[in-house]
Amino acid sequence: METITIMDIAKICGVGVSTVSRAINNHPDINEETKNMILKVIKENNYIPNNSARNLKRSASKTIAVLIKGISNPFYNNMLKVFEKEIQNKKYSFLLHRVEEQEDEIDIALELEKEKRLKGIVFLGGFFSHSEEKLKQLQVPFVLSTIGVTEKIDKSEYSSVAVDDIKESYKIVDYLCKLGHKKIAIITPTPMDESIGKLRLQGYFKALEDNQIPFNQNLVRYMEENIDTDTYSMKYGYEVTKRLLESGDEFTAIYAISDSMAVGACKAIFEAGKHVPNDYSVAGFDGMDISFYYNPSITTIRQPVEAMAYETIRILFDIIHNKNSQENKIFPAELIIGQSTRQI
Amino acid sequence: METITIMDIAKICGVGVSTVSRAINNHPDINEETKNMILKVIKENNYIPNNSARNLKRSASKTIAVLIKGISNPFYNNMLKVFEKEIQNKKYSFLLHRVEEQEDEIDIALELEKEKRLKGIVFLGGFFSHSEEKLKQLQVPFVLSTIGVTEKIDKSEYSSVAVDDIKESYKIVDYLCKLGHKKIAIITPTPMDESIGKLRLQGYFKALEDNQIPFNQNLVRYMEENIDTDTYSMKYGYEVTKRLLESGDEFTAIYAISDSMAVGACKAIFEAGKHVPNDYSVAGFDGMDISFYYNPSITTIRQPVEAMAYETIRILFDIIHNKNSQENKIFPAELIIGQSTRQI
DNA sequence: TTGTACGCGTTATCAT
DNA sequence: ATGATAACGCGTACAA
Repeated sequence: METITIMDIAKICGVGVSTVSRAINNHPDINEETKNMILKVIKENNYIPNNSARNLKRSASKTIAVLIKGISNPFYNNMLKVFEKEIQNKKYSFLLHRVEEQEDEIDIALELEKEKRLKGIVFLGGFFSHSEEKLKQLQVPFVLSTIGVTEKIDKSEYSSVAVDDIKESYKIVDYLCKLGHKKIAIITPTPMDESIGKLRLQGYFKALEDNQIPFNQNLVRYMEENIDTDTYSMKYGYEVTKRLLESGDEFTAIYAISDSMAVGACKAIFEAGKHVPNDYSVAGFDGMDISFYYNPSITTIRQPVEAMAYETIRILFDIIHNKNSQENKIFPAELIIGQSTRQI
Repeated sequence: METITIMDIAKICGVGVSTVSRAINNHPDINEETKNMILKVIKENNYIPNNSARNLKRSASKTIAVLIKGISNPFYNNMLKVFEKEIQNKKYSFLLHRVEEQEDEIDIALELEKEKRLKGIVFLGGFFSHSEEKLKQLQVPFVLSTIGVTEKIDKSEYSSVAVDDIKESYKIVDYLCKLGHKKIAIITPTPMDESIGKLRLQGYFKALEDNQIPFNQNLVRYMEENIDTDTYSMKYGYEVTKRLLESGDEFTAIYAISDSMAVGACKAIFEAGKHVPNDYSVAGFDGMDISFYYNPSITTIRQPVEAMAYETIRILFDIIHNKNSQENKIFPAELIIGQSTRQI
């Protein structure tokens, strides 16, 4: 079956292509009757406008793209919902695009910008390590949302919304210290990982230092083999904790830098016939649903995801409407005390 | 800044546009030197080809689209990974497109088919209630993966990969019955939900019947108010279970039709000061990670997600290569016995 | 090996 | 209100 175009419809209707185009796009300058007639013919013939042609021709479109890095993380789900709602509220359309782990998000953004005539971009998650120069190629307003950024880039060159990972990480480790824990293991991604993992690890170091707890390299734990396990997954936390328990290295608390990993850690502890928190305290990070629903509930740092999402959109549209230039917003996160930690 | 096109590059390089095009697309008929020269100029000028124009011009592209319905469900993550890997293995490119809950996936597919010159489509998740006629509009091969389908559509009209939701649901409820449970509550989406929920509910009915257990309407539980809670979420399971416990209706087991809901159910039980499984047994469905990592681990039905994903791609490419026509594959799922259920 | 010119399907401008 | 036609940016016959 031949692909049917706007010209075919025009021919069938006995009108010009422009009239058909007007019918499709709700243009004012068109007779109601002819419009309905055309729309009917379109329905009957299952005609579907080609978006490539439309995008090519259109000089601008009201669409915001959200680029999300990596396989979808439940952490982002609530944010995406807000993005979607807010963007639609503003009568813009919302385009979600996943960018693969090894892809360069800026390149993708550059492509999309031309292809879809974007009005704005939200970069969601992951870690940003691009040159300023590259960032400047972006012609449209954009906001980095919950993204770690290398220090090298001048803050005035971009807008961002995030929590202070170092500080919040410090907060929860400090809490563990104040509970009397002195042997606190941390579960973290591999050292190669130049990501938020690095920032949270820094917070851990600093908290130990301020509490005069000597640092023990054996308690910084990550997985060296078996790279096919997702870094922030339950399985990762489980496997690492299992090895930790078997290693015989002494510890009284585990700080996993994500809630999922904390869940895995708990499971490994249970399987070893131990109890949380009586034998070991466990803390996580992010404040995802599971930290509340797990048994025991998990002490964690809750990121105000919805608020951050709203703010991301607000900033983006402020830039689009020229109300504002770059803005960098840091949200405070909240220490949620669950049943998984105890005083010792 | 003006958007730079292939003609600008050609002009700068002092060559024709076709030569530039050849350089971009790795065409054989081009001198290595000129090619490198052109590529260098492209880099320097940050030229990025416009995909809309490319798609418009191209008669075909080697790309497979995966359309996923609803906000991303962790259930699909593992499948997506397989899709991505397999599609890339075949030297095709992989396009993930999320379709909103209220959007019509066929319409989206039809659009994408023209826009991106797709070679194949995978529909992932949700429920399919389109007319055969509409399905036939799809010009490219497609496979429905883990999707419930209304009975009305002739199986020979489409390909699919799924588990038998009724049968598997029956299996786990039957297991509960065999453990001696006679008062089994089920947590399910609202009755309006014409989705897999309906199928799993049918399995529940049938299992009760076959075990001569009188059906008690009060034990079919769902949330009427508070529609903003996601149907398959932990919160949904939690809230429904809380009301169930407060209602005073007697039961000894809860069957939640998703693992997430089962987790929420457990939490509600713990908060009521009760124990799982000593006071109440809890069962889930899907076999997601959390069912293993939860405490207690949750009895569930594990869908062989990876295998199903591989099979989806296999079938799709068989159709693309004309090796095969439509194929409907049902995978068996496995009853995983966890710590959340017990004999009574 | 390289360049010219046409067409992909649509929207927008300009007449009518 | 409607129709003809020129872009939009690119790939590719075809000619050179």
